[in-house]
Amino acid sequence: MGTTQLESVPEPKYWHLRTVLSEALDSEFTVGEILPNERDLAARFGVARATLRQALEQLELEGRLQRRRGVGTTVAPPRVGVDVGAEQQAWPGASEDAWQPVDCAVAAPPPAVADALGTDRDEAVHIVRRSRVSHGQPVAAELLYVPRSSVPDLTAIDTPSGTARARAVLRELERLELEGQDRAVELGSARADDARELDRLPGAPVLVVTTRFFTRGRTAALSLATYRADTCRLTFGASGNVEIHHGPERQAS
Amino acid sequence: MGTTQLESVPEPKYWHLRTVLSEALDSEFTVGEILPNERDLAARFGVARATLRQALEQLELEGRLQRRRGVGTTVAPPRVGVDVGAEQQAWPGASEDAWQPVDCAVAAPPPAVADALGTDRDEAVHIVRRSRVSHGQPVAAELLYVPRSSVPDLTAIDTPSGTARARAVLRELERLELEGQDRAVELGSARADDARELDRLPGAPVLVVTTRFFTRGRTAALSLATYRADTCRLTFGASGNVEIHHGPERQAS
DNA sequence: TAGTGGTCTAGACCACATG
DNA sequence: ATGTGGTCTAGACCACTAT
Repeated sequence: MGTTQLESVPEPKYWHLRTVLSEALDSEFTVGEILPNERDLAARFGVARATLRQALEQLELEGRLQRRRGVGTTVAPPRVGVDVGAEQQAWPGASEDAWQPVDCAVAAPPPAVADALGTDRDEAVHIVRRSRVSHGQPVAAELLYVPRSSVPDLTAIDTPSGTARARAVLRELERLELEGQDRAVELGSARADDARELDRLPGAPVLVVTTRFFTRGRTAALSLATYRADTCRLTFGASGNVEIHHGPERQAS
Repeated sequence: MGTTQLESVPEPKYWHLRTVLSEALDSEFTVGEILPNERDLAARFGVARATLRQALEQLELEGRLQRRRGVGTTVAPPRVGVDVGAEQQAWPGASEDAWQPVDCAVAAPPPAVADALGTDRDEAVHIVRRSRVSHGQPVAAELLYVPRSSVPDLTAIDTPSGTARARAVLRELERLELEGQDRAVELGSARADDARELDRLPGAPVLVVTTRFFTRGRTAALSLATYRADTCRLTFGASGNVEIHHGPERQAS
């Protein structure tokens, strides 16, 4: 009879909760404001803490919230636009970009990387680590794999390892003629070391940018850059910052 | 010496489990093979089902597993490389690309979109929906926002709505001179409608590609494309398919 | 030490696909 | 009808940060 069709497909609680919280964030909170703790929030909405957490995880994934153990949950600022396309047709490190060399090792890369470079699987290559900072926060960690054959003049083993050698490898790389590059973006989860460097927990969602640098028909270097997916928006095409994506940005207080 | 490494901090169970399962996938399973069900797996590893699920979620996020309700968990094929960069400097729909028009509506866009387009917030625009299929699977859903001023010759309201009008809008768009474009990639979660179209559950991780098309100094159109993050690797720069990723963990220097 | 988010448990029931 | 993954609960304890 009066039985309205009622949700024949009931929305999961955590999803509804996500929507409610999302709207509350738009209308009743300001960036940086701290939310009530999870136990209180769960009680307020009449759900178990695990369910509440499922909703918070969604919002964190979307870059709306930031959670820190021992501190609390805060409203995240809009994602920072990180330019990835401007370096097009330029060697990494050219013209002093946002990357900062950390150190350099010589070791055999993972098999998949060796295959992409066209080196033997047990052939050691230079592995330059760099980190990228934006607005005072670390946003990306990179591993740059450079076959020894790409930087033949760097045979002097007396080059000190560490930051100095990292810079030396980058300098040598710039002397080559860059013929083109190749880029891919995919979702991944931060390994333990990347997570530490990005100030996140292991398994945190990251955007992995794979770049191959070509010269004389071969792959001269390969970069694996790991960006924080929660705080970053990767921008191509020089133009700066557009604020797309969900909507109202009211301020209250 | 401050050898910082101290194993007094135990690795979370789910993270260790993720590693163990990941290695098992590499060595003992083939693509498409079905895993034991979650209850059995949890029992086998001596953990609660929720913990086991946390590990599986990680692996699914990384594109290693595919889980389907009522069916089971299978080993996922490598991510498909979806070309996003080839359309560079081309209007959407030009030269019959992989996109397929679905329908078209005329309505006011979300405020953020209106701002990016430079239209009034309550001004109706054409909203073309398209979907993209690759290897027989839906990989992306797109909303293309086109201000009426960009396609002035399309004033005839008698244009049938639906697929036909979608094609008409795209056709008109191609007549404009494209001056440039602008692209950004970020992580998001699928809204209910996108999720349905992508054959996923609400909240599934997606890569959102925002593209602005410029002509005569203004934004002529804006595309919001939602790609399945679990199955897709977005490729720029024409070159085809490289298989990088997930090898064994690296060794620190 | 107190309070936060992170991990983990052992259940229960639901929605969906398949035979 | 059975078996699968998806959701949800009500606890417990741990790791971390601040005071």
